[in-house]
Amino acid sequence: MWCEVFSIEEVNVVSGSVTRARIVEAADELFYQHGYEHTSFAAIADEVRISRGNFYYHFKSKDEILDAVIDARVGARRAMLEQWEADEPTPGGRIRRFIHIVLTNRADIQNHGCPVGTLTTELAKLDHAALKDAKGLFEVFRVWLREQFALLGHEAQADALAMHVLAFSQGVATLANAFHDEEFICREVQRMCDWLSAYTGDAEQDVRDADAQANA
Amino acid sequence: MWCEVFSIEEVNVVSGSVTRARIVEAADELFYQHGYEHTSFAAIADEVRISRGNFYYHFKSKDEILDAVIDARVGARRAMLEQWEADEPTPGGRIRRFIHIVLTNRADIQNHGCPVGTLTTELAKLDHAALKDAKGLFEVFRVWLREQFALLGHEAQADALAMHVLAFSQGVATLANAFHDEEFICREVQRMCDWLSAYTGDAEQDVRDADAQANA
DNA sequence: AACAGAATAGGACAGCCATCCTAATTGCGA
DNA sequence: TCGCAATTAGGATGGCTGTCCTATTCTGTT
Repeated sequence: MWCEVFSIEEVNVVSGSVTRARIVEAADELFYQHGYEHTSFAAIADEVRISRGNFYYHFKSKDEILDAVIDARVGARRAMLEQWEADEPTPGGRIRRFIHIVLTNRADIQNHGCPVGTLTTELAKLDHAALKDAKGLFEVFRVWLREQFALLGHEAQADALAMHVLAFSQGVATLANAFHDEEFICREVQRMCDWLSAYTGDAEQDVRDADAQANA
Repeated sequence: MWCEVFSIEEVNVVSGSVTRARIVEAADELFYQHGYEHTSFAAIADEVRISRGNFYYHFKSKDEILDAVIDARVGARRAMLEQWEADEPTPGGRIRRFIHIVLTNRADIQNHGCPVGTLTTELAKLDHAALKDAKGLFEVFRVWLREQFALLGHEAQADALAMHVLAFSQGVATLANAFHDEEFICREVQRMCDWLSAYTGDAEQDVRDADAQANA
C-alpha cells in the first residue's frame, strides 16, 4: 500500500517535463495528506511554486492530475514489489515484508491512513471516474500476494489468502489513523506473522527477529 | 459500526423540532453516501424539502449539523448494543453478532463502506474539529467489545482483542467497498468466528455451551 | 380578533474553486 | 543574432458554497 519515495528524475524519464513531474509529486503528497477534493490547485501551486494558470499547459483538468498521480503510484508500487523480489529469496519472506509495511510506515499511516485505501474510499464517495484506476492500485498488491501464496503451494486458496492479508493492512491502517496507537500496530503485525507461519511451514518468527533478518 | 434505522419520532423526543430531526436524518444519510465535504446544503435542502436559509434557524453552521449527526449515530449505536445485550444471552454471542454486521449490512457496506471508519478517515484528512467526536463513535464499540471479552474471562487481553475485532470490521468494510465481493465478506466472517471460538471455549457456535462456561 | 413568537422562504453576499485566456518570458535551433 | 515554439505568469470568469438578512407565513394564546 505504501511506498518509498522515488526521485523526480526517475519519474521524469518516462513522463517528459520536469515541471509536470513536480506537479504530480506535490499532488500525490497533498492528495494523501488532505484528500483529493480538499486539495486545491492553489495548494499544489504553492507547493510547486508555479502559477495556477500554468497547470493547464501540463494537464487539462484536475481529474487528469489525479490520473497521473494514480499512474505514478502504480509505478512506484510495482517497483517496490520488484525490489522485494530481488531482496527476499522466499515468498514467505516477501509476504512478511508486506505485513511489516504498516510498521515501517507507521508514522505516515497514523497521520494519514493508507494511501490506497483512503483514496479508494474517497473516490467511491465522490462517485469519481478514477475510482476504477484507484482499485487497480489494490489489484497490484492483490495479484502480487496471490502469486506469493501460490508459490508457497496454496494455489487453491491463494486469492482468499491475498485478500485476507489486504484486509489486515486496511483494518490496521484505519484504526492506527484513528487511535494513533503504535502498540496496536505491533501486536497486529505479530499476530499476522504468526498466522502466516502456518502457511510458510517454518517456525513462528518474532517481530524483532524478522526485522533483524530484513536488515541483515 | 452500522446500525438499524430508527424513526424520526423517536429521535424527536430528545432533540425537539421535527424539522431539525429530519435535517439530521437526511444529513446522516448523505454524509454517509457522499461524504461530509461533498454534501452541500443544497443537497440536504432538496432531501428535506426545506429552504436553504432556513437551516440557520436550527443550526448555526454546517459543522453543527455534523455534530448533531455524530451525536445521533452515537445514540443509535448505543441503542443497538443495548438491544443486542437483551437479545443475546452470552458475551460470545454478542461478539459474533458484531462480527456478523458486515454481512447483515453488506449492501450498504459494499456501496459506501463503514459509516464510522469512512467518516473518521475523512475528518482526519480535513483536520476537522469534529474528528474527536467521530473517534468517540469507534470508542463506543471498542469499550463494548472490551467488556464482552472481559466477561469471557480475558480481562488482560480484552482491549487488544476488542481492537482486533474492530480492525477486522474495518479491513473487511474497506475491501468490500472497493471490490464488491460478497464471498470475500462471507469467508472473512467465517474466519473471524472460528477465531472467536478459541476465546469462547466452545467448538462451534453452540450458544448453551458458551453460556455455561461464561457463568462458571 | 389581535398579537407574539416560532418557523420558513428566498434572495443577497463574499469567498473559494477549477478553468480559461492572453501576454510575457524562456530556451533552443539556424 | 534572429525567430519560433515551448513554457510560464497572472488576471478574468463563472459556478458553487456556506452564511447572512429580511420579509413572510404559521401557530397558539389571550
